[in-house]
Amino acid sequence: MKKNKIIKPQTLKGFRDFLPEEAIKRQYLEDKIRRVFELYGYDPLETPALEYLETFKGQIGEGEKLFYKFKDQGDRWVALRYDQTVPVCRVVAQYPDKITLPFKRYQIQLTWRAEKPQKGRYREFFQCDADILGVAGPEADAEVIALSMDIYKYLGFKEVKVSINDRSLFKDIPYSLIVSIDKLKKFGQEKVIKEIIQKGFTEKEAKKYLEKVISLKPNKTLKAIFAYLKAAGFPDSWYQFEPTLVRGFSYSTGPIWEVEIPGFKTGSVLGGERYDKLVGTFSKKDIPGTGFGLGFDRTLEAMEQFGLLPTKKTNTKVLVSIFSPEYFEKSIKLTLLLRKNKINTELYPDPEIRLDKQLKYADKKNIPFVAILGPDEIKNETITLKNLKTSKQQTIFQNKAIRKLTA
RNA sequence: GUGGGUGUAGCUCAGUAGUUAGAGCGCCUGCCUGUGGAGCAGGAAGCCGGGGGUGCAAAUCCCCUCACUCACCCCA
Repeated sequence: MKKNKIIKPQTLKGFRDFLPEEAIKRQYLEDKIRRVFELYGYDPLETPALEYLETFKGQIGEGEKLFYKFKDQGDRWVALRYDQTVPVCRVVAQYPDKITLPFKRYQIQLTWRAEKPQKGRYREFFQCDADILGVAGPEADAEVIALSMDIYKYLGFKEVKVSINDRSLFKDIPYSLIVSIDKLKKFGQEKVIKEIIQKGFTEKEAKKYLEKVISLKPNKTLKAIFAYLKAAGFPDSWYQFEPTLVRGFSYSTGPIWEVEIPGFKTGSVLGGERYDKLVGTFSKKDIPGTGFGLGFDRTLEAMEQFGLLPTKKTNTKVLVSIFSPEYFEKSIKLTLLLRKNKINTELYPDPEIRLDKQLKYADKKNIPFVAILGPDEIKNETITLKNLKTSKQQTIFQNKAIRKLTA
């Protein structure tokens, strides 16, 4: 038969499919992160993929040209979720009767940005946020910074490096310079001075501002944060004051921090800041907030690099093969029994396929065990359990097989 | 938004104007009528990204276009 037209199978630029082997890794990481969030007493929050465009507009600053925005069928301007900080602020302003402050929530959802994709950067990506709203003091910042470090500790990294600064130290420095200063570590003084001059400052002014930034000292807020981290038992080498860290978000108002993993080159894996005025854009009342966004994909890449991810291709433990159509029913019965014992069990879905093909299938899928039920086994009320890794097999009673598979 | 690279089999790629376009891996069949991986034998699979131009002749040269990708900007 001839088909007229084949639709080209393709994904949009910057959007990805995750085949089982990769999806298993992603879910492993997501479960771990969720676990640490809950360990710290944070509850989940979910918000819609689409928001009114005006919810995001004017909040982000620099990045707004990257909104995925369009008119919906009702002629409303809408935007895909660009981050998770703005939505949580909207939620806190929208449900004052239902939300008890301080509000500690985590959020693991997709976000979309219409950037040109490249390595480690996509148009659709997972972000894992944790925030505290309703606490103005540095203890809240310290807690989410501690959480930032504990996640990576729990994931198995031997060491992280957190750079911490405070935006309020930059009161006397024009915003346009802040963006340039952020590049100091990457490009060095000379280039940054050049860039500042291009923005209309004299060389003298540029040098003056740079010196000022480099000689900044931790303020009271930062000292309180460092005291908290010390008390919480984190090694000194894991965190440090970094006067040149600024971050580009226009809503930053206080402490800011970034987490890097020594040896991982793609860049920072987590970034956080305080945003005391953001809820106020949705409400007459200002509610302070602080928290971070964890880059899921970068964290995953780092874990891959350090060998911290599971490598299995399937979650299935055993394939129940079918000896021939007349024994199909026996195989069904065995499958049910194994599943009842909480063993992930696949029954081969075609009774006509020869046994060698079924074994080949299990091998390709990396299923660790195959159960074989032929005339001999049925006569003796046993099953043959083959371990595909060791290639050894045993003909044993069912309950012994269950014990082996549960072990 | 700016700049570079690449588009040939399902995948990774070779092939710079001259018969019918190749390799490795993967896939299918058999050797093997109660057993996967290895080996051997065979097989299927390509409008050489698309359009136009030059030539007797184009996967190969020229122009346009599209797609993907990397870097910059910015970010996670």
